[in-house]
Amino acid sequence: MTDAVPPLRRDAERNRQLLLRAAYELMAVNGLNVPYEDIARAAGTGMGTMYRRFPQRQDLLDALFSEHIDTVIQLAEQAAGNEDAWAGLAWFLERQLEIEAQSRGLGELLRSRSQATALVQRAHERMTPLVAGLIARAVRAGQLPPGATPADFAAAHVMVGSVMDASRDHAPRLWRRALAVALAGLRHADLPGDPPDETAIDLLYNDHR
Amino acid sequence: MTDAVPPLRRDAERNRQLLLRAAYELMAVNGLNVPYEDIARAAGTGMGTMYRRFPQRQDLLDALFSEHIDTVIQLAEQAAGNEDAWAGLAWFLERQLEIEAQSRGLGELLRSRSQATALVQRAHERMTPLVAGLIARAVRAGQLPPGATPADFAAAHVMVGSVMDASRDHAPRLWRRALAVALAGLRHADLPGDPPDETAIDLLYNDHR
DNA sequence: TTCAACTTGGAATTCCTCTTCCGCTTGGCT
DNA sequence: AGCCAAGCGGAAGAGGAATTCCAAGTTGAA
Repeated sequence: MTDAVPPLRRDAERNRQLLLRAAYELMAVNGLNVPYEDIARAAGTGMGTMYRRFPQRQDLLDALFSEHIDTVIQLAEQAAGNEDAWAGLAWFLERQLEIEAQSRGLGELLRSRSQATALVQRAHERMTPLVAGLIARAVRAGQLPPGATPADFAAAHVMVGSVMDASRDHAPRLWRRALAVALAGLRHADLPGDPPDETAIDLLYNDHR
Repeated sequence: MTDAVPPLRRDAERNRQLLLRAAYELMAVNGLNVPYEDIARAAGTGMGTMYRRFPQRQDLLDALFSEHIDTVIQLAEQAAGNEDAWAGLAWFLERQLEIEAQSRGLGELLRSRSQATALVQRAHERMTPLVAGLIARAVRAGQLPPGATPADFAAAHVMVGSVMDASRDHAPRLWRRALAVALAGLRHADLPGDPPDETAIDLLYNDHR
């Protein structure tokens, strides 16, 4: 049961590409919440076109970022195959953040500043078990403190991301220091309190604000 | 040259207090950007009252939070007197975050999510030299890696704060794990890249969007 | 008690962005 | 060439918050 989507007319397809390009560039600089009007203007089309092609902002985000998100999922899979669990975790976090460094919008999406699309939702569902496996292995190997959970890893991600967002315009490499701090901290911290349960992850990745 | 502010009429003063109380409570839960109308409604006054008393949101923030900010400055001074530099730093960061945990709005203010008031500006100017001194001492004592700077400390603050904001509603203690990670990370990280200069601090504390 | 100055509540206005709508244009097919 | 569904641009309407304004109500000094 294919959905048999009729292909777009040539002019419509051209405009769609113009809109996607404009949206990508604006979102890379300004984040996901660029006004539709700005995108339309940058693309040289009218608002009508914008809305006909992407009635929901989600539709736009999906079209823009789904391949990047697939890439991140593949990173997680690759990391999960690493024999050295800690090395896999560190590598995965660094790669993911490097991707986010390319685009503010993508970073916001992956850390879901209030834009948890179904796309990202599913990505997290795929990646969390992989990360959880790595963490369990790393704990067993003594590479991480007992009690470390996927939520702590997610927290590290959010933490470095917040520095990236704050410094992106003027010190685009500063986040690497934050990453070094977060990674070293995960290894050496004495984690207080009860280990957070699985729901803590969703919480970190959803709707800050 | 005193400014000889004429005292408010009794009803005006009463309403001022009602507004401050309402604003404090709303901002504790929802952050600094609560609509003026919500505050006025919660206080049981009209918008006119709100605007006559606090024409700029800054005026309101100053009245609400200046004493908290003074408290934080005193924490910094006290920490600077600690003979063990690292202990002073860790203690200061934890205390400051505990205060921020009381109120989302105060946290946003101290980490200046785009609300860098003159008040906070001055507080940072007072605290940064104190923190810088502690860090220099800690580095000399081998408690922090060489190259650690106040900006790295500020980054740790922002990092933990981001976790606090994300988890405040549902896991109000989770930030302590993030703090443990950040502190352990500062001590053990191998900080890459050139040490950030002083301007990096302002950058971290200003206008994350 | 009186009254000028100060306050007040909330309606009106402004500003922005989102979203819809519609008369005109264009691509693709016959 | 001619048709017309698909597509187009941008004006108009809707919604939410910021800010202004003013007729009516209070306060407190004389």
